[in-house]
This record gives sequence, C-alpha cells and structure tokens, in this order.
Amino acid sequence: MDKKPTAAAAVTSADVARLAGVSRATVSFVLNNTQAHRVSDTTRSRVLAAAEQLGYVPHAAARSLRAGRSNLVLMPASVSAAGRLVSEWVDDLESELERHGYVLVLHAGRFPDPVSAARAWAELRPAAVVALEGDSLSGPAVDVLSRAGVRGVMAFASREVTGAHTVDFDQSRIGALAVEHLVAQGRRRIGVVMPRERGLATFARPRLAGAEGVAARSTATVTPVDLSYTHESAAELAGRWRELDLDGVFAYNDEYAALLLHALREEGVSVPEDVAVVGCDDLVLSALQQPPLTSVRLDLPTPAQFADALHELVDRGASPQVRGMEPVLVHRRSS
Amino acid sequence: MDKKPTAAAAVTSADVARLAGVSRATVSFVLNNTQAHRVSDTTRSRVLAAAEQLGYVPHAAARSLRAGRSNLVLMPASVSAAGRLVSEWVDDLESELERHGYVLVLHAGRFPDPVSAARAWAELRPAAVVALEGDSLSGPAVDVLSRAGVRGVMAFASREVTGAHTVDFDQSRIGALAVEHLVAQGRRRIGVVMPRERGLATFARPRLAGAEGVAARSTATVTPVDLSYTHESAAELAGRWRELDLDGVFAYNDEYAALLLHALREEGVSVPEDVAVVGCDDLVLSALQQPPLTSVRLDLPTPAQFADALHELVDRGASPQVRGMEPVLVHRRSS
DNA sequence: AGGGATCTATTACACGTGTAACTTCACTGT
DNA sequence: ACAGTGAAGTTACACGTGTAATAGATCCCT
Repeated sequence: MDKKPTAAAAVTSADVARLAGVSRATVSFVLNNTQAHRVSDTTRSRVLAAAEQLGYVPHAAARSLRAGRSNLVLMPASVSAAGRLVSEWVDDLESELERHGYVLVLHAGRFPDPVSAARAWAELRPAAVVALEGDSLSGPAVDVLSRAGVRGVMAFASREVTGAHTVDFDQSRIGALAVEHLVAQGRRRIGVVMPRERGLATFARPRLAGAEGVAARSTATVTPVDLSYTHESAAELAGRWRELDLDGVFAYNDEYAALLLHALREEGVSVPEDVAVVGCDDLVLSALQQPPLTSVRLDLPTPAQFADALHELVDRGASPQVRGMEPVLVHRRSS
Repeated sequence: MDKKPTAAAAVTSADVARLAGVSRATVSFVLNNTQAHRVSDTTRSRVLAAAEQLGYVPHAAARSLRAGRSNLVLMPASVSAAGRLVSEWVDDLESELERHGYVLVLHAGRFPDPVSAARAWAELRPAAVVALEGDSLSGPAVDVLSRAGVRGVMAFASREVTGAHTVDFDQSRIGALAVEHLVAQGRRRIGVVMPRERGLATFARPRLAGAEGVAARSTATVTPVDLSYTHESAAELAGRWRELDLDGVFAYNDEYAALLLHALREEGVSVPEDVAVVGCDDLVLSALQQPPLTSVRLDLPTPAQFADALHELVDRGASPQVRGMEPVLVHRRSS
C-alpha cells in the first residue's frame, strides 16, 4: 500500500536505526548477534521489529567490502557442457557449501584466454574458485586470482596447476580405460568420436590422447571421427562407416553413443558384431539402448568431502587431500 | 617469482596510483575511459603500465557500492532441474547479456519459502532477477527484492506475479496439449507421470492440472502415477501397469518417457497399441526411441530478444513485451 | 598586460557495513 | 566517600571505488 516509485529507495541499516531510535552500530550488533557486545532485550526487540517492518536485507557487497572477504564460491562452467552426472553433483555441492556459510554461484562465460577469464572472475572477489574445466586454468591466471585476494583455487584438472589445489580429473584416463577394454575384447581398429559442439573440446581432446596412448602400447590404431549432436551428422557418419573400417569406437559420451548407435542400426551395421561401442557417464538411459550400452562411470569425491576440503583451504589455508576422479568401466552388451 | 605469502595483499587502485606517481582519481579516469575528463597521453600510458604490472583488477563490490547499482543478473535455478533445452537457452542468454555489459550468474538454493529465498538473492543486490520457476515467486517476495533496489524482476510463470514482469510460461498448457492430442487419438483413460525427484514438482503439478482441465471438458479421465528416475521404479510401475488400465500416458518428460517406454516393453505392454506415450522437451534422443517418441517441444523467446527486453526493463524501467513460451506437439509413432 | 578559456591533475565525499575505542551511567564493596 | 566494575550505547574510522568540485598551469586574444 506504499507509493510505487520508479526508483524505490533501498533500505539501509541506517533506516532501521532511525526507526528504532538507536545508533547504526547497535543495529549491526543486534542483527549479527555479536557476542562481544551486550544489548538490552528491549532495544534488541525494537531493532528486530524495525528491521522486519522495513524489510531490511543487508548489502552483501558492502559487508564483504568491510570484512575484506566474501562468502561467494564461484564455479565457472557452462551449464550445457556439464553432463547430467556433474549437474547433480553441483546441486549437492551447493547444499553442502551452504552448511559452511558459502554461497555457490555458477558463471558461464566465453573468454579468449585463461587470463581474461580469471580477471572477470576476480572482479567478484570470491572466497574461492572451483574450476571444473581446470585445464584451461594457466599459472598466470591463478596469479591474477590470488593477487585479487581469492583465498582458494581448486581445479579439477589432469595436470598440476601451479598455485592452485588440483584435484585429479584426468580425462585421458577415461579414453585409456575405454580403449583398454575394447582391446581386451579383441578390437584393433578403434575410432574415437570427437564432438563438434563448442566447449566440449576441453574434455574431448584429452580423452582422445588417452586412447592414443593405450593404442601406442598395443597393436591397435586410433582414428578420431568428428560428430555433431544432430541426426543429420550421425546419419552422414554412419553412411561412410564401412569405408572407415573400424571394429570398435569410444563415443565420448553416452548421448553421442546413443545417437551413433541408432544411426548405425539404420545403416545396417550391427553392434557389437561389426563394431563395439563404449560411451561415458553411465546415464540411466544408457542401459535402455539397443543393445544396452557399455559405459565409463565417473566416481567423484562426495560433495560433502569436497565442501569440507574447500572450507579448510579457504579458512586455514591448508592443502587438504581430496580423492580424485576414478573412472570405472560398466560392461554391457554393446561391446 | 614473487614471495608466496599466506595472505596475498590485494591490489587496489591506490597501489596503481602510487606506482604511476599520480592520484587515485586519475587512475580511475584512465581505466574507465571517462569521457568527461581528459588526461595526457604520457600519464595515461604510465597508469596503464602500472595497472598491467601489478595485475590490477577492479573490485566489483566496491564499484557497484559506489555506483548504487550492479551489473549482476541473478538466475535462481537448480542446475539439474533445468532440462537440456533450457540449459542451452541459458548459455546463449549469458552471451547476449554480456553484450549489454551484464554478468549472468546462476544460483541454486533450497529455501523454505519464497520470501527467505528472495532475501538471500536480495543480499547480492543484482540488477535483475530472472526466475525460471517463477511460480514460487510470491508478491511479498518481489517486494523484498524491489525494497533492496533490484531494478528488474522477470519471472517465467503461469500466473501474473504482482510487481514482476511476467513472461508466460504456463506449464499447464503443456499437459493440456499432450492430453488433447491423446484424446484426439481416441484415448480416454489417461495417466500422467509425476516425478518424485526434488524440485520437479513445481513443473509437474501444473502440467497435471492442465491435463485434468482438458479431461474435464471431455469424456476422458486422468490418473496421476508416481515415478522415480530409476530402473527399479520404472519396473515396479510397469509391473502393475495392466491393473491401472490406461490407454494413454503423458510422461512429464522425454527422459521419464524413455524410461517408461523401456520398462513397458520388458513387461510386454506394446506402444502405441496398448498405450500411447507422449513426452516433453523434444530431445535429440527422443526420436531414437523404440518406437520414436511423440513429444511436446517448447518454443521460447530467443535469448537475444529476452536480453534486450531485460536491459530495457533495467535501464528505462519500461515494461517490454516478450513473447511467452509456446508448446508445440511433435507427433511420432509412440502415439 | 590582463582576463578568460582550455587542459590536466587533485582533493574530498559518498556508497553501506562491521567493529575497536570511547562515553555514560548505575551499582558494588570496602 | 570513592575507586572499581560492568552493562548499554555511541562515535569514528576503514574497506575500494567513481565523480563533482576545485586548483594550477598554459595559451590565446584584444
């Protein structure tokens, strides 16, 4: 029932103080339950009532400016690039971090290079940065962050990032595991699907490298094949499948695998007789494919473990031990 | 090669000024390209060099504190609840907003009620809040936001939210469209899958309501059936399928639909002869199901349109017109 | 020569918050 | 009576930034 002005005046703690008839400091003591300072019950309730009436909400920016640190945890990640698996993990992580008083925030952004990305993140002065695509985090980029006062930088990455606390997330082990399996099944001419979609190259390239590493230590060969996530692209690939002459394929992903599986069936190529197919992520839908899809499941540290470790890193500066990613092969009938 | 102190001193514009031998104001003028003020080329380059050398990054909180407004656009949404479709849309929106100088940030959080959620968002003092699950945004919650100085609140919601700019996102139309289709195909005893997963109820309930609305205007009946996103739950449901006596089902989602499809086949229930199945989201994988899945595609306003509208709302306070969500039926062989 | 005009740089304040240091005032114990 | 104690508030400053107001120069024109 108030006026409805074009620019609503923001409510500050000074307004609360005025209404309650006390100083701004007292308001702060009451609202933060500052233990070092006692305040009488009558004034306390007057302040609380005033805050309630005005709908006062503290200004996070001002607060962290004064405190010299924020409770923001920044996670740079494009939403769509993160797979199903990871997205649930992130949701749980958010709850766990809240337990420690942090606010988890996702920020997707396309940047020309790691340093300018880091600069953009640094502007927000988060308490910590959790980089999923940690391999795009260079040493200088980490430098920018710590120069800006970011306490903890954790990176899921395949190689150690200087200055950051690295959690093993070696994508090449995924490709390696898949190809080891295919080789053990007697396959020798192995294709690796490379998705054309933007943002996926960060994951796809090391997986290919891992595959190639295994092939080099055996008699098998590895051939990369490009694929977009559309029916047309899959049909086109299946159309020239026989001339590729492959007897096994690691398809980057269960989703790309399913797409390929279908296109191959349309083309009359039979799985696993003509070609064995392995995906990744072990999605619920993968077991439903025709034939059920062999996949690589990725075991991550639990969100609770990770949140505790992150808190310790930010709070005490200690370098906590966190179990890395562990790829596990789930064998089904497609291989 | 610097020292590696436990608490790295954060670099401020004052440090830059000191190194360049000028006042802090001059630094600000140079780094922001302030047109109202001229600065000589020699000092300009000295300042830029100093900033570069120190790796200076402005403090977003301090900046927006002074400016009285921020360039943050907050989008409260749990990552996993957002479907594939929406997640790509969000990625594109982020690029478009960047064009206008905004920073899009996702924040998932579980809150007991809309007002306490709004309070948490308000602390960040974003320029705008884009609520995907807009129906959980109450009038008082919007009040909290505007009291905190948030310029624009846009909500994708089925009903008008007082104080917010509502973009039509009426989930009930999805359920309605699906059931209309099933009825047109001659089905009468229609089930609606209700996912048990947390966070999905916001979408599932109105879809059910839409389905029921259509049924009430015809001779059809609607029965809600619970389902978790696991093989076990699907098998259990399929096991007692015949006693449910349904000849059509709207499965909430293409993913739940695919899961159900598979369980029904295992149980010997044939689709579409015994029961017609309709999903939603029109995922790439849906056309690959056995049989190919009829689905409801959701046409959204383009991210560019939406970003422009949001900017106008924040900047000029104008209430721009944005096309709402439009559900479109994609007919395939499962119905 | 003097008084604008123009250019360049600086000083000073405000944004909203938390807290150390200080002031009052009433009460207590000898 | 008087120092000591403790409770209940307040004043004052700092955090890092943007910008209006101001101060010196330097130059131009009559």
